[in-house]
Amino acid sequence: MRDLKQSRAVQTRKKILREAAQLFARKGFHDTKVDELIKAAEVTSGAFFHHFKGKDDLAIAVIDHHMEQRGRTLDRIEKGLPEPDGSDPLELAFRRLDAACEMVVRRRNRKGGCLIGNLATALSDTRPEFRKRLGECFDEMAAEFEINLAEAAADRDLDVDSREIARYIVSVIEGAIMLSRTQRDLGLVQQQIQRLKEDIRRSFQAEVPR
Amino acid sequence: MRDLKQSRAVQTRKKILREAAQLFARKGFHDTKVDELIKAAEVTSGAFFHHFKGKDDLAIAVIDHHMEQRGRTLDRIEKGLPEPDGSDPLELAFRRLDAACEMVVRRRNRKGGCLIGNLATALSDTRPEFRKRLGECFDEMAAEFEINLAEAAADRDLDVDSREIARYIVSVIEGAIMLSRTQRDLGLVQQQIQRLKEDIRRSFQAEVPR
DNA sequence: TAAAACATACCAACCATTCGGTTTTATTTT
DNA sequence: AAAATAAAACCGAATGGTTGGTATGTTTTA
Repeated sequence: MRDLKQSRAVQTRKKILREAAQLFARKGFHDTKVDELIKAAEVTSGAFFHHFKGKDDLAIAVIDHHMEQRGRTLDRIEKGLPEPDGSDPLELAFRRLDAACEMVVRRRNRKGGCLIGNLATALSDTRPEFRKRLGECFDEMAAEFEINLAEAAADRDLDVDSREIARYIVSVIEGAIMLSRTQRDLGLVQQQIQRLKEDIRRSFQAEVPR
Repeated sequence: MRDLKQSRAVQTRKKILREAAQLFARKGFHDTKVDELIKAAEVTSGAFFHHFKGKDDLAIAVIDHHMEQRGRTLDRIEKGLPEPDGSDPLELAFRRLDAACEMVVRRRNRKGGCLIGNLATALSDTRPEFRKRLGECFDEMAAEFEINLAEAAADRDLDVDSREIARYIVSVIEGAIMLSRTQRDLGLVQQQIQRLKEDIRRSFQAEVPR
């Protein structure tokens, strides 16, 4: 059980992180102004700069916080999803994928895209520190699928690059989010993830034994 | 044949558009400052504001110009690619996809991501006019594949949603570009597009007749 | 010779950050 | 437990550099 009452400082910090994540997800890094952030978080600039060295420092903290939160949320959603019938690790990977899809859909109701995707798009080619960290985030996302995919491949005695497929999954998710924002169509994400699952299933049925 | 000599005004305008496209692709909309643009394009702010009402107006013009250019470049690259063996429209779609891949790879050598993807990420949830236009751009990209996919489906008497698949292709491209920027790995785009082709090929071999 | 194209100086709003001071919280002393 | 002290948290006005855009005048082109 978590502490029921948190110190004021922790609350302030968390509120800033939460609002910043929202704003970064909706407006991106460069269009999010410190001033509007402190208004949204209902703190003063003094409080903000007490907790963070600056906007860059904040962004890094937001990323860290987001990745932790994300993992927990994903676990929670996944637990609410029906157990897969058999013991096929592929179905476990798909379950995780469904959970990710569900999370995306829930988030999108508040508008905005993927926080990591937004930051990656805005900063990858100008800020090496961010590029590196965001690459790790994508790796972390992919890693969630990789193990199960590797197992599934081993079970079938298939010679597939499970890391590559895991990355592919992340690409599809990010791409689908990007498109869904312009089309204002949340179904698109679900639709495309469905297709992705079918494609992967087929590729694991194909005869490509070693 | 194009005019060998263009009026100074047209040249200026084009130079601004070209540099703006580069900057938007690398740094995104909000991090591209008018000041650095006019320096990159070697024009004065007077010239810039004579040709464009402002930054927003410029962005729209850049999008239009980019989409025209893109179509032409794609056609040119495609012509340089080997003709597909049979008369399968699916192979035509794949050829177009290879051309798109080649274009992405060439561009990425100069750093930066997809101009449309960047703008979509930065503006979709805050600027409805841009969201609409960028959605059309994605539709246009998808449309290039849709016809061939529909034909291929008809040939095989398959009941598939070719528009959905076409959009899926765009998602994968955009997602792959996003990831490749953080990983600094151009091979990733090619790799993932290869996988996409295999997946589509399999899905067109699958028995899903109507 | 009129209009289009371009140059230059200028500006007001914006924006991330700083800084001196105040309040709250935690720790130690009495 | 109360008082004293230290440290962390917070406040908000001020700052200085940036930024998109304008106004006015000059050159080029049709």
